[in-house]
Amino acid sequence: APESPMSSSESVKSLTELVQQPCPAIETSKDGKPQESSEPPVSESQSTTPLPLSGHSALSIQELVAVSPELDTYGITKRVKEVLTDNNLGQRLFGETILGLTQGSVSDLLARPKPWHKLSLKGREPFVRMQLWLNDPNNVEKLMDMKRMEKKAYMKRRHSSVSDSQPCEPSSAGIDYSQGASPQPQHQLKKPRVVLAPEEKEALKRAYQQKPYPSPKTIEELATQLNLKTSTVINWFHNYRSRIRRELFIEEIQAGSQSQAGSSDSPSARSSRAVHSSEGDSCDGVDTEGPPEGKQSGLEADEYSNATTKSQGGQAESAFEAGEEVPQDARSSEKTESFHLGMESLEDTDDEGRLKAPRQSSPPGSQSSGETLETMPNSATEEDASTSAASTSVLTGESSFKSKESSEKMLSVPSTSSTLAAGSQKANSIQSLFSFSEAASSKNTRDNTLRKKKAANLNNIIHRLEKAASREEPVEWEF
DNA sequence: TCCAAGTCAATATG
DNA sequence: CATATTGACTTGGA
Repeated sequence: APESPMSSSESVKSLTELVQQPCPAIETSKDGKPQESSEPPVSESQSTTPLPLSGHSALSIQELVAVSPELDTYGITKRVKEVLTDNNLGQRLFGETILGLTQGSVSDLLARPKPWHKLSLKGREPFVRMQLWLNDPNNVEKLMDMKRMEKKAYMKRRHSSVSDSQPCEPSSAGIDYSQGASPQPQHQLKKPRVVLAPEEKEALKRAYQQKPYPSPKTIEELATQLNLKTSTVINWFHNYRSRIRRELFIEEIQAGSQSQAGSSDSPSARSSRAVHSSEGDSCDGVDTEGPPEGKQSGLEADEYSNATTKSQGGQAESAFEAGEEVPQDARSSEKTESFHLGMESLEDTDDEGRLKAPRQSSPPGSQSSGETLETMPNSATEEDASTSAASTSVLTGESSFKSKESSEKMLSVPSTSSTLAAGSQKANSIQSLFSFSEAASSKNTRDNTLRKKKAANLNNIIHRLEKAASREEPVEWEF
């Protein structure tokens, strides 16, 4: 089924139904039950539009998306997760038959839904589909059927397999390379899939903190120093930026919806991602690197930020020493901005013993110089942010975070205001803006993580602002 | 061209 | 087995 078989049977319930989104009332929910928002009360009394025939007739999902009112993405994913788990339905099945997405994408979507107003038309599609599915009284049943069918087919296959053995790829002799431990037999045409070593990720993160938008030259340097392909570095930055951004959205949502309420656990806690670590500072004044992070979840981690938003002209940029092993360079005619990617000297400290560095890869050439790039213990990166208020000096572990609010405002501004709403409530975006700032007001939140992330993201924002500096839409961001 | 947003798909993890 | 993570690719906009 290369292409979406998409049922689409009743794709078009009365539009109204879709619209009947629970509207995330502020309801502070009472005790345990996490706000059960309206389960499909099936209020579709006179849902005319019988329209049993899927016959393209109605609107395509895309059209539905276009006229859809604001949906509570967080609430939707929450309910979907409940329904799926309650009925033992997997993401794969759900994704392939209902959303037309792969398992990984579904997982991601369910775990980190972006707020509606930050989604593009395309990005909203899955949510509209989910809402539609939730509204369908037979949703579970249908999926169950699919599951059964799939299993049946699977059984059949096995049965017929009778000794068939895999008639496909074997190709090269009956290589029974038993264990060789070398997953090499692959067609050399198959790309190995790059896997960045933890050290490499660390180095990249550090680079990001200094410059979220590295220049081509910087990228080249990083690639060289880390012994990675340029494209890999580029991709990494794209991905990292976008994922960091998403993390922020998540926290935005969570903070807004359930601003600390019933104390008692709250079932949804299981999805707690960003561990609210509690600043381990205390005595040691030295900010220094965070611990090698034993496991740390996800990407979030320590990010400080230092602007350095290319203030062009200024030649005071960070001219760090690159490790000694950076031979090249020096011929750079222009201002060379080399980085120094330090890595924790993993020596003392606890840290886990395993320090696997599958530095394999390395295409044909392969002269992987193992762990060459270690580092010299360089102190904290000095260099302060020259940009306006974004001066979060790493040195002063604290730094009054006044820039906070401004960053937040800016954050929500650049969004693409979905003006295509049919005319009904159009001010929704404003509402979200409010809730956001409100939630954020919980200053003193020792949530160091969040703070760092926001700080790190400032660069990102600044960059975009600068870019769009001059002519920008009517939006007026007042600082 | 660069960027962001969505995804895929391989592979980690549980 | 299922779910989570993540480098790379695809689209669409300037």
